[in-house]
Amino acid sequence: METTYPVEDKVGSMLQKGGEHFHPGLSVDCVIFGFHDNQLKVLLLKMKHADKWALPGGFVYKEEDVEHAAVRVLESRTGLSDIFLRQYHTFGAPARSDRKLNRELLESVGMEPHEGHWFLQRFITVGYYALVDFSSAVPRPDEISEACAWWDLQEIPLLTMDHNHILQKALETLRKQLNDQPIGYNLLPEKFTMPELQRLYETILGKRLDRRNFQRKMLGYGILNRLEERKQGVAHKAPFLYSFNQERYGAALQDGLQQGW
Amino acid sequence: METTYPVEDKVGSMLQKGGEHFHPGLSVDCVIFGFHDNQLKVLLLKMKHADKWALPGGFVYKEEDVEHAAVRVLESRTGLSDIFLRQYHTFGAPARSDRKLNRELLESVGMEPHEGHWFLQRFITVGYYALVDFSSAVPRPDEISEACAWWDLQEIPLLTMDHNHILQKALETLRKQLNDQPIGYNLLPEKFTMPELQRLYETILGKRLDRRNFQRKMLGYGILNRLEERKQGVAHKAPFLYSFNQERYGAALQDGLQQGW
DNA sequence: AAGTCTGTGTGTCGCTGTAACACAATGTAA
DNA sequence: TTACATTGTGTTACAGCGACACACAGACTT
Repeated sequence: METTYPVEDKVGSMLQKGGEHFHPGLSVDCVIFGFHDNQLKVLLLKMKHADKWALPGGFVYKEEDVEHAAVRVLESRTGLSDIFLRQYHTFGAPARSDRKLNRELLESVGMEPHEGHWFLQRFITVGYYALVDFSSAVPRPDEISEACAWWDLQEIPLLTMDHNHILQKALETLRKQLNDQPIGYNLLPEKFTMPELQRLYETILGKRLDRRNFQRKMLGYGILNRLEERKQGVAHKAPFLYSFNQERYGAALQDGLQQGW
Repeated sequence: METTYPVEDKVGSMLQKGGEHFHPGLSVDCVIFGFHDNQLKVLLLKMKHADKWALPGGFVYKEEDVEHAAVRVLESRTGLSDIFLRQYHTFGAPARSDRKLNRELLESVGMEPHEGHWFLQRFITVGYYALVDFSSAVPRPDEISEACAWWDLQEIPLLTMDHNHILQKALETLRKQLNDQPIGYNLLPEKFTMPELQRLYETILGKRLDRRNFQRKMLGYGILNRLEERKQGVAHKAPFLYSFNQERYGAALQDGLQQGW
């Protein structure tokens, strides 16, 4: 975990008035991926009223597009707009809702949760994953959290409810879609080196790739611009910097790049 | 369209009591694929109170797993159990709900739809696609339909609401997952010939494949058992019959077969 | 009964993409 | 200046695939 920000408490009013404004029994959860220090990171929230971490999520307004709700979550947790976002699965098991936890949360903000309170019913959640540039994101907690931080994928703790499962499924989807989606473009900064791009692929796939074949294959796609500059201050031969050729990238993704690493 | 069955009208009670029993604002829709006469088919319902066809769908009980609701729909429309079923997308645009249509439906069964009636609110729907053996399925309409029939994929009419879109997305998903899912096993009968399997692939992919390369590739997977018998009564050399080796099939699908036709 | 027709089973050949590895180039540190 | 680590590029062997040739089997024609 890296950076955290405090935020004011508005949880009471949201939980109280939620029933009027939100689509009942529906939420969105976002698995926000970033890449830093050659590691794949996920943005998590530390809940105020339970000693557990959780995925960023939110509720859907009554006349709001579900995807728009995910965009709201994303923007408010990272400060970024125009984020790469994909819906990947909807989690609809009745047992996934933890009424006990939610009841405690209500009580902890001084509410007396009557039976049938909107927050105590069973929730279906729509899962989205997002790819963001780690260095431009500014993690920010929501109303019911005390911290918001990047976690290394290797060190994810036990999360609340079924959030470990939701995260796991997001990762599987990411791996499958690695060649169909502009993943590098969204997770890396404007300029990057070939080794950096390779680390990204290796981290997502969880296996090592041959340096030389990787380079050839990537360049073969014709979606990268080699820049004039080279990386500075490295204790060895300085690698070239590249940027994505967005036009060609988009065209190539029409068909999907190629398959099979 | 092929076979149709009538069914008794219980729509009134369902629409009346629905609010008590169902998870609010949530439905499932199923794109049920079958394969017959070298054509990919989809099971559609003719609505009673509108001159349009629709995808089979239903509502989710308050403590029911969403997937279970899809299974219910599937079983009651086809008479089959143990159906191959995959969730593929959740449709959450506010504009997708057609309040006007639903109001008319309520009025047509003699109900006076008050504002805020559960059936008039906005619905999110979870899309599933299913693969069934055409010859064993027995299409049966639901309470709000007067007919249930297989439609050729090439001849799909204008459907209600956003159902054309939902169907289109299912087809795209099916194409993408052709090599990751046991598609042949579910859409074909127990015994089948290589040309039949090839027609199935060609129909799903929407393009022709080379007969000889297809055969070699398929056999190369090692997931087919060549039977002793051959197809009878054909006006040319009789092709072998095959069955799926479920054990090997399952193992091969762990990694995904191969990619790219 | 022989020939024709249609569709199936198997083989071959060239191309492409991939994996595995060799070697030269470059910049920092000793 | 030398050693070292890492990058850029080349080579080679192999597997998979697309395109095609040819032989085979059953039914139909004449």
